[in-house]
Amino acid sequence: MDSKIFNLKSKLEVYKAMTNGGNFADCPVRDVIQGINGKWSSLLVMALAEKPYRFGELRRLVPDISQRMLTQTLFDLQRDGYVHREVFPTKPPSVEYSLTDLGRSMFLPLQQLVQWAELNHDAVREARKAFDARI
Amino acid sequence: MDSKIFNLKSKLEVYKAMTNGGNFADCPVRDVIQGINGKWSSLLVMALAEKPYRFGELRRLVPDISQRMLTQTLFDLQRDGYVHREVFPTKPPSVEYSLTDLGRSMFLPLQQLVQWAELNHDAVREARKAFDARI
DNA sequence: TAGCGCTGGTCTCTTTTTGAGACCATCCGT
DNA sequence: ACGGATGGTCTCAAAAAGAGACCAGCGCTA
Repeated sequence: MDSKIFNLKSKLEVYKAMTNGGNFADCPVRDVIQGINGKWSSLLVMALAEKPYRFGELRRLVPDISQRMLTQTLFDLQRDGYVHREVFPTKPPSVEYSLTDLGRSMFLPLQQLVQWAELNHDAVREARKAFDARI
Repeated sequence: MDSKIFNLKSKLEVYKAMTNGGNFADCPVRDVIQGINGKWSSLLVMALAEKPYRFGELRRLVPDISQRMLTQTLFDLQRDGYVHREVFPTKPPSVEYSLTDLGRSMFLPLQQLVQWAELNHDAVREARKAFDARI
């Protein structure tokens, strides 16, 4: 019925989806978008899309994330079903994080957003420079 | 060279784009993603994709945004070149917000993310319920 | 056997971001 | 003269994020 790429909805339909047809208090789509909207969520998903990583590896891979936010973002991603967390009984115990099927299914749309950003970041920087000059 | 939908990059390439090949301090892609990652940014872009709106219309359209955040989010979107702001010399003056070409070009990738969210929000809610039950 | 580093975290404190709501000047219609 | 509509700004409280200390358990090595 819905192939992933073609058969796209109209602008109005998409907006309705994001507003739950007017019921703002409980809109599942915005709720889900919020979850992957966090500062670190998408970055970690993209990292784990390549291969599973351990906690310390992720910390070294993304040096500007605090340990606190890494813990919490991974926890949230796990709660939403995007990430699987497995503890191995080594000494000291090591913990491996990997994407679930649900998490993997997010890769494609996320990738398109990243590619858009890659194609357009020059335009954005130009716009900012021009805007700041007028202020 | 890069058609929008096909010819996608590998997972590793996408991750490299998000990390600027290791230079985390100044990664344009993450910078741009951050900009549209805000709590209200994508929602407003999707609303304006349908048609231009005035400030008050947007406020009524998205009742759970505070006036302060509406002002600020629109300001940021304008600064990044996604939104055009035009003041009409009516009394009192009215202000119309519309998407620029750059803003419109964001619609497609954003739409795919929204559709993904629409298709998968059930799975996410299930995952959360299951996870919370174990805690 | 005393220190040291590695594992994956938690706890506390400070700074930043967001939200709620009052306030504002101006004009219009009545 | 007054209420409503325009698009904001200002202040203060709450929530989220960042920085960095701390922790237990084990292995290694001096």
